Amino acid sequence: MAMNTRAERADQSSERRTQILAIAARLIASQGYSATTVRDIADEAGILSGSLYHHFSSKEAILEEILRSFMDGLLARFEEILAAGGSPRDTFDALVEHAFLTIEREPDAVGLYQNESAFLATQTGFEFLHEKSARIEAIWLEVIRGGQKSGAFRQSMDAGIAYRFLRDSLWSTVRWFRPGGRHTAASVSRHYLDLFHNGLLAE
Amino acid sequence: MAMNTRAERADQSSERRTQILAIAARLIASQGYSATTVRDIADEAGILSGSLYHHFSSKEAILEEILRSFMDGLLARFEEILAAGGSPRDTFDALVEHAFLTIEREPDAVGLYQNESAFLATQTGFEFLHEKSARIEAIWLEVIRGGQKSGAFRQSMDAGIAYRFLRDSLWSTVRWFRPGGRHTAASVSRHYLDLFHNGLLAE
Amino acid sequence: MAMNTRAERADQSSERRTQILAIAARLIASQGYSATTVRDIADEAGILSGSLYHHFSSKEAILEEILRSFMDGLLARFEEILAAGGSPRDTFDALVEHAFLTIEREPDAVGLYQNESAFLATQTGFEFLHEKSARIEAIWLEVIRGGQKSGAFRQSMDAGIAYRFLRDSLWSTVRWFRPGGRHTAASVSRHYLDLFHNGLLAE
Amino acid sequence: MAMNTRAERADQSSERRTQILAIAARLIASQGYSATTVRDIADEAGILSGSLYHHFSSKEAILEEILRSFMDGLLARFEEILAAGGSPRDTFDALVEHAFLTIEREPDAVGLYQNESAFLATQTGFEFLHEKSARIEAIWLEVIRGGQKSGAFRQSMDAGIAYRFLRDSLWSTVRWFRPGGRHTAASVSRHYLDLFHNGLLAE
DNA sequence: GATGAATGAGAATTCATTCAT
DNA sequence: CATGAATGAATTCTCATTCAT
Repeated sequence: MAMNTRAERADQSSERRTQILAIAARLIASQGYSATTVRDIADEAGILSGSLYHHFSSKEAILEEILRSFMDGLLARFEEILAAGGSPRDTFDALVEHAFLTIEREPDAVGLYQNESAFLATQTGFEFLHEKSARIEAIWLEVIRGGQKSGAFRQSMDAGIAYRFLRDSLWSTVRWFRPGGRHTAASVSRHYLDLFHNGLLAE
Repeated sequence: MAMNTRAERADQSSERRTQILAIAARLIASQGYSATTVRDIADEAGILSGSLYHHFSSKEAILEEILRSFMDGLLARFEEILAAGGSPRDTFDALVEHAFLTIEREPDAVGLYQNESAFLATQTGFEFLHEKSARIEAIWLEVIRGGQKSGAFRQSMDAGIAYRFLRDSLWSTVRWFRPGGRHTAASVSRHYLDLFHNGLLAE
Repeated sequence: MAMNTRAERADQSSERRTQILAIAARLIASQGYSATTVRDIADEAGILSGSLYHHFSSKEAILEEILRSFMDGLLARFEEILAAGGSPRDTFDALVEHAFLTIEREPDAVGLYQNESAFLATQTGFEFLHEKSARIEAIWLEVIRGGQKSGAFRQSMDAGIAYRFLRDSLWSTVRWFRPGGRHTAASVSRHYLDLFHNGLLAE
Repeated sequence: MAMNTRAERADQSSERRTQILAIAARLIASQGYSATTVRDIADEAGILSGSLYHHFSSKEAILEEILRSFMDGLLARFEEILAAGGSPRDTFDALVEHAFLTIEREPDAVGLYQNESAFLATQTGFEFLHEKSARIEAIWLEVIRGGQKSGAFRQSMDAGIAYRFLRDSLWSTVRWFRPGGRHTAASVSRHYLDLFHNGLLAE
């Protein structure tokens, strides 16, 4: 067996943290932050609740780390999609597809964000939620307005309302679209893009 | 000063209950059920937390009463709309309009339902959430499928997905559409009906 | 038996608080603040530790209340003695006598102050310790310097050092002079005044 | 690079121990024993808290070692001064001077002793505090009574009270007399000896 | 000698709930 | 109806200590 180098040990440590963060995300997503106790998390990690504090400074710090890394990852990918410079319509579709991919890959972080972010955004230490959300909103608005200018999207609609409509429709799917079920990110994407593009009415 | 008759006292009691339920709904909608303490509620009602138990048997009973009366009212109105026997398209629009009206009138109950119902539906004592939700889903599905049959709605779309899409889009607006702001139920209805009907794409 | 008036009830409540404060003062004086648990205090009060929080908002709040009322009472009496306008020598003796009387009456508060105040003065919420102490020091310095001017006290001594010397000598007696023992406030006063006045050397 | 011999390593160990003891003494003197955590000590020593246990068997063992070496050193010097066989007055002055020298050299040990010894004396493992203190008290009493017999000190005073008075006055100065400030051990000695000898009154 | 992960006991505090008055 | 005191269980967090590596 190979010796443990310092780097490998650091990795192990990081693995433990990552593992605990995943457990916490799952529990918090399904029960809510308040209703999830540190003991719940520790139990699932197979350690005593006090031992969690060897890895994290507080329950809140766990929540913050989950949300921060989720938001960072999401925003980074959104920026890449925007920077790719496709047409508004193509960029729009890519954003939607990436959102469903994110829900498929990180349903817990998405669910947790959906349930807790509105309240948390007002709490000290979570100001970053506001900042990142604002940037994400700006990206969507740029795409929507770009599409209205280019003639791809209807000019009669209010971009601000359309943004909220898209945001809520998309991310709310985390409540029922769970990986491993009947639907995949790709199939849900197709259905939702169709609804977003064309609406319900025939013709 | 005239003495309170028993009937008058019962009325006062009823008013007090209603008032406390409103306070509780507001707090639970904004902070979540777990994070809202009975003391929070009692403080806002101007009484001590123990005194709440003259009006309600438990914290959970308060939550149940809020949700039950909300669901009863909503479902009753939905049944009326369905029973009115309009075309699928007209019934659809009426359901959407009534949803926004409900959000305008009872934003706290709607918000509370959005945040807590998924988790609560699995708890004993809240089985009614499942029953009522199932009936509401059936109504929407009847309207959607009716519209597909009649040619009003596109037949290519999956009714189940469309239902979830509508449900989530609609009720999620409670997060940003607050009565007294820029938008009214009527104006949001118009925007959303347009998006639902026609989608985003031009032509 | 007399009916409980609202005032009497308030008194009862106040009695309970006072009783708990006395228990806390005794325990903290003998074990130190950190080493005294809220359970220690609650046990002696015959209630559960959580029930303490019905009367006080925190362990620290108990400490603060003890120290604040002690300091307020002491300073008020010192001001009275100063305001009485006696000669520096008479005022000096009266201050010393009152200090011993205070130790006799409130040994726990004095002991607690001796043990914890130096550290606490730097903590937020305990700034009042600095303020009150500064005023007490000013009173002693006024008396000492007044006595030097009037010729009652030796002019060769440093008033600042003399103040510290008196303060420490006086209040440190709380460590061994406990009411009910061989000595009374009056007898210790006499001995200490003799030592302060004349020192140890013969002639 | 030369290998460490066992002796050299033992020396290093001893230096490390001494360094840790100094850190612990400083922290315990300023915060109290209960309020000082082994992590506080380890942090300042630049190691992890668990690593302290390579040097000391427990937190209490650190405290004991600090106090024991302090008491041993102090008592040894007091015995020397007594054995020198000077007059009571000269011996008295030498004891006082040495006390201030000790405060100047080891303020942390003195402070720690002042704050914790009363409580610790009752704890198992710290019985030596009683023994050493008793011997120190005996030395002072011998000098005081010797001075009363020889006519150097006033016979009217109670030797027991005078002892406590001297002890408390002297050692309490550790609270304000810190090396490197306005005063040196020599200057404070002079002031205090003057106050002890002659008191405050003129003539 | 030191690390890093963990333990286990106990700390302060919170909170839904009860009940005599 | 409401108070005020209390309960009892649970919660977050701390901390001295252990131990394999």
